[in-house]
Amino acid sequence: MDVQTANHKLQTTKMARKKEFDEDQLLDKAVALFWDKGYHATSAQDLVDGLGINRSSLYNTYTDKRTLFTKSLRQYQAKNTNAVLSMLKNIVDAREAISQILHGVIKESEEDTLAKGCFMVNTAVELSSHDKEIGALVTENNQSVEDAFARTIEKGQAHGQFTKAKDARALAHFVFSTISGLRVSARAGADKQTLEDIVQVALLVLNA
Amino acid sequence: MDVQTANHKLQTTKMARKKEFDEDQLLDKAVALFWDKGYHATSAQDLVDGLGINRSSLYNTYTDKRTLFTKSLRQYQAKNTNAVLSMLKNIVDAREAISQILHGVIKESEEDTLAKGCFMVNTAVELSSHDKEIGALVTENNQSVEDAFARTIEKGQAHGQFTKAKDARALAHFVFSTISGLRVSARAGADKQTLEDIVQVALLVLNA
DNA sequence: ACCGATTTGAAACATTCGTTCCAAATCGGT
DNA sequence: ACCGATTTGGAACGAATGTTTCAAATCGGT
Repeated sequence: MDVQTANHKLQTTKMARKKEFDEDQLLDKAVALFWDKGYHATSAQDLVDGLGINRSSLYNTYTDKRTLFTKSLRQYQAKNTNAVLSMLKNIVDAREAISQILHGVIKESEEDTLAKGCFMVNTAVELSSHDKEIGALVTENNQSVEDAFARTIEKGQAHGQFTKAKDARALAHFVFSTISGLRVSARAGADKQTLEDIVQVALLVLNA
Repeated sequence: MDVQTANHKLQTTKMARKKEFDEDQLLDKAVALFWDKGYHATSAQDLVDGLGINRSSLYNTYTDKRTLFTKSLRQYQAKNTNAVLSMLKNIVDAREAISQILHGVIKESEEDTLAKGCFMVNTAVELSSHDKEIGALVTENNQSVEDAFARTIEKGQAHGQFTKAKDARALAHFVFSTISGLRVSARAGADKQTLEDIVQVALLVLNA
């Protein structure tokens, strides 16, 4: 019986020693580490040091490094991606929604002194082409974000806010790509004005 | 006296054994390896196998893995980046030039069965934020490409081909970011239509 | 044909890698 | 207070990492 099933199941048998850490909180730390240095450059020792737990606890809880990485990816998706999705769903003004998302990326990049970019983008570049499972995870994440963009853009087109020169799906591909480009530029060390330029030009094309 | 100075200098003293490989040709192989798997995931053993030379020859010629990587980056820049620069310089029609560059990225991605994306983009994401020297190399490369874009776009604006809603520098930032986005999408496994969508929408905004 | 210079091959280097092992510690249930 | 279950600490694992070493091989110049 592995760890997570043990945790989720009602304890009928004898209880054992308690874990001395919060798994979810620890996952956040793992996300930060992998996000910053990527998969290959983050060693097991880095994880032990960064998470502040013992090697045994790490492997006992997360099986191995790769599993911890995929769980970190899912954690990132659950928090960051879903935040974007619900934002797109809740903002009524479509143009305002897209604009806020793009400017949100800039704001994140400003606050991000480590120039971490986007965990999903970084992972796509580092692992997608060589790790099928992780590639699928990234694709699934991208798909859901793109779908949300497409729905928002459709709304915008219906209200005459966005150009109808291209269909919503094509525009969604474009917006998503623009974000990837922003994130790469940010990770490469671009200044704020450069990022602003990119966003403003991208927003130009969306307008009818 | 290190290897490259020895090679570039006229041989006044006694000659020694010949190298059994072409350094430049070997660098191309190194580019392919690092391009495909990145720096950290490419081991010294991968290099020995992939280049088909002995460990000693490798270290004797290229000092160490990191130096070989930076030389590979420069090799890539010398071939791919300069090809783009001369293309921008030679094509008279500015809009045609930008369009060809963007569609060239798509064509590359199609032929690229390994989904390698762009070596510079991959390196920017993997190493720029943690390796100052490599980061500077990437920045310098980006700068030269962006400058060329800006000059071409200025020409296009002067001929009424491109929008004057934003200055050439801003549009250049945008075009460059679009290419990064394309490359990330390609590396993440996007299909041709998706890439076409991105390019077409991006070209829309440039038009006056 | 010999010499000095350099490259080559193969083994070996120390270090780090990710992972496992096991005894000691600590928990809940009886 | 004891038992069974589980976590913890720390040492240890074999394999792989990047790199070095050194004798043998091979070159050009004399």
